[in-house]
Formats: sequence, structure tokens, C-alpha cells
Amino acid sequence: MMAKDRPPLAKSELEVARIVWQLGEATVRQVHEALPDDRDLDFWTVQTYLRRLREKGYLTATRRGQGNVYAPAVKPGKVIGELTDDFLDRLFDGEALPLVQHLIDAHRLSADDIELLQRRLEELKGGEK
Amino acid sequence: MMAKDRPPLAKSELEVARIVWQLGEATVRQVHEALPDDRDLDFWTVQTYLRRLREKGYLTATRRGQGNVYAPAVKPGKVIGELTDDFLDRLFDGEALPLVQHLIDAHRLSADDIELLQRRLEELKGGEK
DNA sequence: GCTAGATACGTACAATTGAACGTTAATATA
DNA sequence: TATATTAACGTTCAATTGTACGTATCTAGC
Repeated sequence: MMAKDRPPLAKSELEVARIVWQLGEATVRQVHEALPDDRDLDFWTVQTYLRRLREKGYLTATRRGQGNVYAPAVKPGKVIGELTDDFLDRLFDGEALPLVQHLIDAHRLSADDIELLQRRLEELKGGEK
Repeated sequence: MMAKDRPPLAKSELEVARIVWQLGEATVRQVHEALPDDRDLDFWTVQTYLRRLREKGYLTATRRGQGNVYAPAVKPGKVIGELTDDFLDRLFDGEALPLVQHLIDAHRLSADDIELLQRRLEELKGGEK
């Protein structure tokens, strides 16, 4: 089920796409307003990114009222998975373990995270569906 | 100890940098020869990337014999850490757990990996230095 | 139905990146 | 020591990205 893959997602495009993902669907204005305070993008710039995202096949645009409503054309999880795979390939030869290792060594996991992970791993060993 | 950070590492540059990291130090020729078979970069292109990497502060170049020997100017682990942080920020709001979660869900961890991880996590809970 | 206001879309432009070459300078060997 | 070889460095050039605007178009209220 190798899906036709889209042109790469640029950094700024991802930033904007994630907002749409979080909102489920959104207008240009909503995305613009949802930008973090320290991120000062022009309204028109946001519009450009949304258009590019649509052109690249990441978002759909549907006319509603005065403007478009943008929504995911591909499941966010899928895109995140692809980006993660790409990152893994480029930096860790596709191996997840060294990355996790790295996260542990760099203390990126809290005590709670570790608790939770242990439980996850445990049930993974048991009930591999 | 916030180090002065270098200009961003482009994709192709990372590719080349990783080879130097793996070899410890290397000449243009060595890097060129160490490229994966399916990656056909011109010798001169490799040279360009190595020069850019030096200019950006990722590698050092030392004259030896007929040409330069390139070596890490910054510890690879540090660069990998920065890239990982950046990736985490951009895609997971800086949270490592959702990423690991994702790796688990996407079956990127083998049974052996899980075994190993469990041991790592166990000893982390015990002997947190 | 007409007009004002808001939006889409194409367009623009500088900076960065991917890729490669030409000229100059240094090395090694005859 | 002269010459052939090899690599450094600057330079080039197209594609992509980050950012923004102008004009055509659509919607909504009058």
C-alpha cells in the first residue's frame, strides 16, 4: 500500500500544517491567529503556505462563506510517520533504537514518561495483537 | 554552556558530514568513495559540501599531503542532539514521549530492541547518578 | 441588484540548497 | 628541478523556500 508521496514539506509549511491538524480544520484567519506569539508571520504569508500545502496534496480547501476552509488531505499521523522515518533514515540509518537511546541519554524522558513506557513495552510483549 | 550555534546543516551536507563522523577523519576522496552505491555525487560536489561544512563550523580542514583532511569541529553527538531537539520541537512540541510512542506504534522497535530498552529503563530507575 | 470588504491566487524576490565546473596552487615523481 | 597530477577555492546556476504583495473574485449587507 505504498501511497503516492507528495512533494516535501518545508519547515514553515509544517508549522502551518500542524495548526490545521490541531484545529481539525481552519480558515487562513484562524491559522494566523493560532500562531504562537513569538511567531510573527504576515497574514498573506500564511495564506501562501496554506495554498502550497494544498498544491502539494497535504491539505484540502473547501469554499465556505467568504473564504476557504482548509483540512487535512492526508492523515496527520501518516505525515508524521513519514517525516519520522525520513529523519530516522537520515540521522540514524533508519534504526529507532539509537534514537531512543539518545533521548534517554539526553534526559528527554521524565520519570513519569519512563513509568508509562515500561508499561507500554510490557503489554507489547504480552499481547502482541 | 549555551554554545554559539552554527548555520543550519542542509540535508546533503548532513549526508556528507555523517561519513566523516563515521570515518573519524577523511579526505574528499575517501568521503566520495564511502558514499552509498545508490548515491552518485560528483567528486566536486562532495568537495563543495565539505567546504561548506568547514565554513559553517561543523568540520575542520587540515592540510596533509596533497589535500585536506576533514574532521569534526563539533562532537557528532552534540550535532545529532541538536538536530534531534530541533526535530522534536518542530514535530512533537519538544516532547520525547509522543515520539517514542509513535516509534512503538509504527513497530519500529524489534523484540530485541524492546528487551534492551526495558533493561535500560530499569537501570535508569535504579541508579540515577 | 449594487457596493464594500474580505479572500484566493498568481506573482515576486531574496536567501538557501543541491549540484557541478574552471582556475589556481600545491605535490609528487621522472 | 621540471612536469604531470590532484585538490582547494571561488563561482555558477537552477530549484526550493521564506516571506510578502496586487489584482481579480467572491460574499454579505444595503
